[in-house]
Amino acid sequence: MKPETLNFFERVYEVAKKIPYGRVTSYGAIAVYLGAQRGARMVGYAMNNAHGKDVPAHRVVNRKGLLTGKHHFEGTNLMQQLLENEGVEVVENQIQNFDDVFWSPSEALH
DNA sequence: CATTTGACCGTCG
DNA sequence: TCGACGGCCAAAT
Repeated sequence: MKPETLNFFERVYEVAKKIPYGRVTSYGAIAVYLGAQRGARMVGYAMNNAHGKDVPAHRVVNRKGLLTGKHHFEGTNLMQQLLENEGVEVVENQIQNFDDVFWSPSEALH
């Protein structure tokens, strides 16, 4: 791994790790917190590298609350199972009561 | 060094 | 209200 990656990826990991239990956030929210409002895709890209780390990527979804990245997990419904295990209601890869379980890093971490 | 891709988001039709 | 297109930034090939 290149140490240069620590700049952007590390930031995403730090925020993702700070996501409270039973809460989820969106790529865009993290991107905004990092100052890259237009770089939401980079957050997702960073998550791809988050494999093997203690980053709860299953708590990170798109702004629609849709589990777009479930395909990147080991199983097909692993991501959904993890969320449901934390008390998050998920139906058809869609998080229910998304605004209720939504966790904004900008508000929580300022 | 240039091109493609990517776990997205916002706007326009 | 829903579907399609472009934009943005960075890493990989």
